[in-house]
Amino acid sequence: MSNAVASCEVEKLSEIPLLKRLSTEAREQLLSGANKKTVSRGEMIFFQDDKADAFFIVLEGWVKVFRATSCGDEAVVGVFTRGQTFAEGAAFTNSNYPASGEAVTDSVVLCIPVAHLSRSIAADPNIALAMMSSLSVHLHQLVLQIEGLKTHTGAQRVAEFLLNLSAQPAGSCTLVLPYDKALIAGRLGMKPESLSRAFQKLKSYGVEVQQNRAVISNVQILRTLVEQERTVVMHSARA
Amino acid sequence: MSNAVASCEVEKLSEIPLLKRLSTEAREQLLSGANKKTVSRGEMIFFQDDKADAFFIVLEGWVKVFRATSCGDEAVVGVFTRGQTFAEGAAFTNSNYPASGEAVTDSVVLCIPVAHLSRSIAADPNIALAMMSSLSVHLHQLVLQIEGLKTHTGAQRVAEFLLNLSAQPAGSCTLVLPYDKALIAGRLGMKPESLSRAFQKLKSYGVEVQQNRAVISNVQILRTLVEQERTVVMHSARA
DNA sequence: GTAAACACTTGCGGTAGATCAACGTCCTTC
DNA sequence: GAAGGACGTTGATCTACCGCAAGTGTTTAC
Repeated sequence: MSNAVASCEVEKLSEIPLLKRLSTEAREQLLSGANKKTVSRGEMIFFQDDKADAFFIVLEGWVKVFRATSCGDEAVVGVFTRGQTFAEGAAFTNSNYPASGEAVTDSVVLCIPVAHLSRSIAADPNIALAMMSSLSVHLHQLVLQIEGLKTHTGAQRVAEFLLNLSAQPAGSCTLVLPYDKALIAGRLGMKPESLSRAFQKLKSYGVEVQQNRAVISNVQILRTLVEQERTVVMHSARA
Repeated sequence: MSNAVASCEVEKLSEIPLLKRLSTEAREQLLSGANKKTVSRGEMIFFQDDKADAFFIVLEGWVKVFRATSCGDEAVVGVFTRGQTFAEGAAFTNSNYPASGEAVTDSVVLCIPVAHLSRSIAADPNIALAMMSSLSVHLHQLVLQIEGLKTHTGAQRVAEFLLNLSAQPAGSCTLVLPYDKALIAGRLGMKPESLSRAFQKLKSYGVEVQQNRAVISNVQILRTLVEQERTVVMHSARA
């Protein structure tokens, strides 16, 4: 299901990071060629190895981007929600998508064709600067993800994930896991069983998980776990 | 040690991917604000958390980009050589470098200040397109790296690394390891000891390593290893 | 020439995490 | 209400990989 963006909506979209720094004219220019797509949970948005002819902005819901290997194994590269862009990288390679995109909840995404993007940049080069900023953010996130995979244990990565969700400097907090545990596991580079066991370990750091609710009794205690080096963790996290 | 780029050199630099698609004028504009830096093996080029005020192009030698954790552990994010750009991502975030850069051999790098880049883009928006393309390539490489870490064993990642070096569809070949084994290990997310053992396993796939020379007796055999799924490898690679 | 430093390998023991299977708890569906 | 499925947990077992330590061969320093 596809639709043009109603002009009355353009203003609301100015909250989106990619569009925030643009002038009203540039924003309207870019959005004039965009399609709104409504996708159901489980529906594919684009396929790995297909010609990359568009990039996307999530308006509603959650989307995962992943690479599938020849034999069914998959590596989650990113999970995106409201206001975030994805697949912008592919839009400039003039080649194929390096990964696939799938809605993990019923979602609404804005689809911006590459051809239109090129026209928009020609019309207003500031759009290029906004895109670069957005690309840089993703680059940075991937760098962090690689660091995490290489130097943190599973439990540490889960702790990091929870801390990012809480976005709170200290004290206790309750938060809702944004998507199901199998996807969280994938996002963090582990199996669901390992995630479950990681949650067990986090109990001794004051984390209680029930269904999709997590309660952190003290954010700072949890942060000490993340900041410990790997070897220390191996010896202390026996609880 | 820093120097302006001699105008006679500008033309030679047109081989570099980032600059290849630019007009002569744009290339000269961009390079007019660049400094050539000569750095010795082990010398730092930029530091994690420092203000990101420049990005770089390698003219000669090898450079590694890595993140250091609080306790000396490090994660190699990329290793770059002649013609490749690095730290361009940081140039658009208007913040700090997310990683550090260090010369792993005596090297020459071109340093392009962010302020100058902004001016150049204003003068010729095509420069922005070239930068985006370059960012996208790095994004793609990081995606591949994450996939590798999540779904491949150490031996598979080593095989992949060798195959990339050979860039040959079939048959046998001899190649020279471009930098020392400790760095290769870091680049592939493993310890030097594990790399050494991975090379042992690859012997049964026709790979012989002596010092910094590797001989692959049949590229296709090695490729079958990379393409096997993880579980299959676990049972077959007992040799 | 000797020693010290370095790069790499090998053996051993240990841990994190994967796999496979069983089981419990919610759902939906008829 | 029974049957089935999606989701998650738990247990047992096994493998990949790490950390340490000892050993080799090569390069560098004096």
